[in-house]
Amino acid sequence: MAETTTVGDAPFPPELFMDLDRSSPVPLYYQVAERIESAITSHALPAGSRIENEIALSERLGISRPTIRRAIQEVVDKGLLVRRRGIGTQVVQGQVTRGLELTSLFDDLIRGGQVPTTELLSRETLPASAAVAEALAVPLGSDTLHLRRLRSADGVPVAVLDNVLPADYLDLDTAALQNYGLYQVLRSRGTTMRVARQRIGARRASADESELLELEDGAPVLTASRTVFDDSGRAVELGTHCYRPDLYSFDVTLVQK
Amino acid sequence: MAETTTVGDAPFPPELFMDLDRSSPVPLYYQVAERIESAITSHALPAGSRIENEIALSERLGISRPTIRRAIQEVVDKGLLVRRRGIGTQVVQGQVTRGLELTSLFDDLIRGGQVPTTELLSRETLPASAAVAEALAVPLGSDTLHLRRLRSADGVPVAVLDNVLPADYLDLDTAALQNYGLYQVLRSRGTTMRVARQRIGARRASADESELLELEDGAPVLTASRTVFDDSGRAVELGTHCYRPDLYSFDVTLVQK
DNA sequence: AGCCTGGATATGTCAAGACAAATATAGATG
DNA sequence: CATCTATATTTGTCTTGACATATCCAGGCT
Repeated sequence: MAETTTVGDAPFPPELFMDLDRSSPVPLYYQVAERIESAITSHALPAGSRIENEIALSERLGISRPTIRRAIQEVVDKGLLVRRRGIGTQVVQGQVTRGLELTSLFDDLIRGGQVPTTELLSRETLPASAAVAEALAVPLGSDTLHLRRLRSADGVPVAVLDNVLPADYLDLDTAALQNYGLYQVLRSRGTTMRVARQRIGARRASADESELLELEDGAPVLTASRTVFDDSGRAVELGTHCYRPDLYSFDVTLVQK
Repeated sequence: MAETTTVGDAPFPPELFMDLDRSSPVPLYYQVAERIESAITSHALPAGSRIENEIALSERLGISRPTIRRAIQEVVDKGLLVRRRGIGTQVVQGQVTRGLELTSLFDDLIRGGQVPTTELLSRETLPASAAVAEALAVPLGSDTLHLRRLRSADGVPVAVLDNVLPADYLDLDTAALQNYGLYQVLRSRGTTMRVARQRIGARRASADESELLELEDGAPVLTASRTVFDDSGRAVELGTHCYRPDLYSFDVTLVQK
């Protein structure tokens, strides 16, 4: 009775999978996942509707079931689909917001259509404190690069970014740091960042911060402290950031497993 | 040269997989993932070390390679392992912090060894505003249940929780809401929550909030507004929460895919 | 009408095998 | 000595096949 909002089956538009390319370096499961996702965000598959089952899709596309399953799972992990055994796979209601990926503020701003600029406030080489040595897994007292930057969007200050990097990065290009995001600079050095652990909180802005961010004294700021690890598991960066809460927030999508 | 912190191979302790149970309802891949994870958190596999490769593990345990792969992938998704083709799989450095799962503040506090209590400040049935109707995907003006609760840990107020639920939940048990978390109450009604989308930010506490949370006027609070969907994709709850930032923060682990 | 049962449906788990692609290492070549 | 090349290693992708399990629905029984 109260189930009246349920929507019936919605087959995929037949043309959706016409351009799958088996010879492409892009994996098949990824190509399929992309098309399912775009069918949802374009509302070709309405919210609440049930999608074609795995077996049928697999046969219709001439792709094995494990590959189809993997494609669907990608979309489930993004929070756009839900699956129930014996029932099927349905489209989640609600607006789609981009999930929190391993991106930097710099990337986020660009994606939002804004123009990010960076002012390098300070750059020092300092011995690792106990806390830093612990977080970066480097010897106590070893050289570390400390950066302090002010990030603005369309000329308005958005965040104060403090970063500490291990000795491998003492020679980072100062000019590049003014023009690109830290993550872009690290990537261009061949570092591939794989895992980030971060804690998000709030506190009053310090005197420094409120001046830089053009806030009143003691105004609230959103904070994030993150440690980033590369593809061999080594700590690459320790970031302590504070954001103007009226200009920035974090979007997170969680999926129950 | 700068690679001196790399640690060599670390075989799994042979006894680690002795008690795998193929007849258990717990999936094999999950049993294996659990044991790998505990080997990491117990430091039996030191940070930076390389684990046994898939083929060897698969043969040694008499389990197919896809199943082993899935087990390892589970641990990778938690941010404890990183993989590189041609290289192997290595343990990520740094402390392990529990990731952000689809849990409630109530569950979080219990896990932290604290005693959560809930005071039901108000409970009203109100017609859905435009914003609520949009977020919950219910008709404009339809009945919705509005809750306002004060959550404390060990007697100290931690958060003010505002929740809006669709008409299906108008008859929620008031007594249960005083003694259990909202999510526990929903689960006991047979609702299984699958996806949550939330935005985390910061702002000044309102007069109400600062009084309830025993803060000064205008003190900063950490805010989260989330929409939760059940296993059929329907919106279950719209939450607007504000936390005392000295007592609570969000931990998030991100993995680059 | 109410309850049980069996079949249909769809996802969940597991296996065995094949080939592709990225990386490191050791050896051959200039 | 430096550089290129072949090879071994390891993860990434894809296929075919099988059975288990949860759910819904229709039919038959009480």
